[in-house]
Parts: sequence; C-alpha cells; structure tokens
Amino acid sequence: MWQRHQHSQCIKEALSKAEQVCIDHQCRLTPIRKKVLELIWKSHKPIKAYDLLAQLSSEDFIEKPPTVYRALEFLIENNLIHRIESQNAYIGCNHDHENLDSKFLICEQCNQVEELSEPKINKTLSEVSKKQGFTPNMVNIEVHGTCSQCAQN
Amino acid sequence: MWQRHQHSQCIKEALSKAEQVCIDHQCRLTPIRKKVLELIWKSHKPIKAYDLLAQLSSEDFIEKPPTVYRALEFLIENNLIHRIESQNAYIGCNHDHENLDSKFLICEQCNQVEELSEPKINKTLSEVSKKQGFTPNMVNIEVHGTCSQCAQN
DNA sequence: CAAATAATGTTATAGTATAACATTGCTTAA
DNA sequence: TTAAGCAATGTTATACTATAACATTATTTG
Repeated sequence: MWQRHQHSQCIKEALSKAEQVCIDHQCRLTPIRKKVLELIWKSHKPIKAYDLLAQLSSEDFIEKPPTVYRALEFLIENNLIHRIESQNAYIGCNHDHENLDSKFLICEQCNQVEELSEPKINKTLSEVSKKQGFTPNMVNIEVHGTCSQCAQN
Repeated sequence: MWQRHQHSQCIKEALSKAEQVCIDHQCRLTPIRKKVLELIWKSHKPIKAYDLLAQLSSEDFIEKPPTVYRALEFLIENNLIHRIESQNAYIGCNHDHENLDSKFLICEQCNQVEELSEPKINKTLSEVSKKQGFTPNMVNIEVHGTCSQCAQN
C-alpha cells in the first residue's frame, strides 16, 4: 500500500477533492480545517485528536482541543474523514458516499486501515433491519484482523 | 420489547447462563462480576461504565473505576456483554457466538439496542476481506436508525 | 456599511480509561 | 495442611478523550 504510491500525490488529491466538496456543499475549507485534513492524510493511518493537536501546536496554529474537535466534526459531516470508533481515531476518506455508511478493515499488527465499498452488505443489512421494523440511518462496520502484508511477516 | 416481557426473568436467565459459561471456561463469576452483569441486564439499554460505578457505590460495593473496568473486561472476554463502540457503553449478550462478531441495531430515539444474528453478513465480509488478502479476526457492526416502536410515534 | 452569521479563541471541566503497585483470597501440590 | 503461586481486588494517581459556555474575530449579505 503505502510503499507503492506517491503519498504526496494522494494528499494533494484529497485536498483538491475537499475543495470541490466544499464548493458543492457551500461551506468553507478554512486554513485550520485544511491543515487538519492534511495532517490526517499525511498520517495515512488512523490518527488521534490529541496527536493532531500536538502537530498543530508545533506549527503556527492554535493548540486547544476545541479547535481540533471542531475541525474533525466539520470534516466528518462532509464525509472527508471517518472516525474509527474502536480506536478513537480519524482517517481520511476518498470514497464517494451516497449514504452514511463506512466499512473498514483494520490491521491489528500494523494499524493500517482499508476502507471497503461493498453494496451487497448494505443491502443485506437493510433487509435484516426491515424484517425487524428498523429503519437504518447510518452504518459502521469495523473488521479487525491481519492484513496481507503483515500475514507474510 | 421491554414492554412485552418479564424483565426479571431475562436477568435471571442471563445470570444462570453466565454461571454455566464460567464453568465451561473455567473462570469465576465473582460477586463483583456478577453484580456488574446484573446491573447491565437491569438497564436493558447500553449502560456506561461510570453509571455502573455510581450504582455499585450506592450499594455495598467498592466504587473505583478499575473495579468496574476489570469486570467489564472479564465479561466481554467471555462474550457475556458487548461494548457499543459508538456510545462507550455496554450491553448484555444472550447470543451464542462462535466467532468474535457482533451486530447491533441502535435506535437513535429511544436508545434501545437489538443484537442481530445474520451469518450471511459475516460470510460476505469474509469473502470481501479475503479478496484483499485480509484475515478477519473480529467484526463489529453498528447500525443506527429508528426502531419500529419509535417510528410509530 | 451595518447586521447577521460563521468560525475561531479561551477557560474550564466533564467523561472515559488504564498504569502501577499493594493487598487479599483461592488453588494446589508437596 | 500449609506454604507457594496465582487470581482477584483495593488504592492512588494519572492519562486520554471530548464538550460546554462564553468571548472575540472574520465573512457574508442586505
């Protein structure tokens, strides 16, 4: 994964995608929000709020928790990042989401995370839900295990 | 749900199931562990660690966080409860789990949680994972939405 | 430009969880 | 049965995660 691509490239793409999303959504990718998004992408693994905080404060940005949490909230609302619930951590999103749903493969060894697109699962979940009279609004799936890289080692 | 059943009955069942599980697993359902499990079942919704703590301290039990967190850890390891990641909360489990996997329908209105058994989803997830060379170890699915009761209101 | 709204600054505190070491209790094998 | 070893709990302190509430600054819009 990260060995195989020009990482600076995917950060650039993420940022320019974010610009476009904000135009579409009529909201503003302010310097702080942009910086937080950039740091998240730079990490390329789930990164924690207080780690972001530390990195921000080592640069010229304000370093209080609310600053970071507000930026995270904004980015999540616009589907530019996701929260990995089992880790209290945040990761960049380059998928196009029609619905509020996210699915992750999380490697317990290297901590690398891969986001899945798998409509079949959503469909099955919808069916099962409906059987129970339940109307889904948001789905989060976190699969923990071992990635192929780590399985080789 | 909770309107329709004798709740005291399901607590009893949960506790006696727990006794059996601990015999099978050769571990001990100590008074603290039992009390925590009982409180979780009494709640009948996801309950938070510090709420358990408060309830314990109002009775004759020791009221320090590690006490509760250790009991929770034990109960989770033995599949007697699950953690709802999106809520930092804990709920009783009366399913038989072969693997480490859990799936929940979480009502955003009443906060009631239903655990799902749906092997098809596990199978699909396994297939998708395998395609990526990923070996799953544990799966957690949390579906947020509206339950049938609340949809009527 | 003024008013309204959005975003950020700031202080304080709430909420969640674990580390580390001491003590007590249970088990088991000599 | 009793000492050794291990499991469980007690205890103190602290780390980590997140938000409330109000002040200030920046941007947008009539």
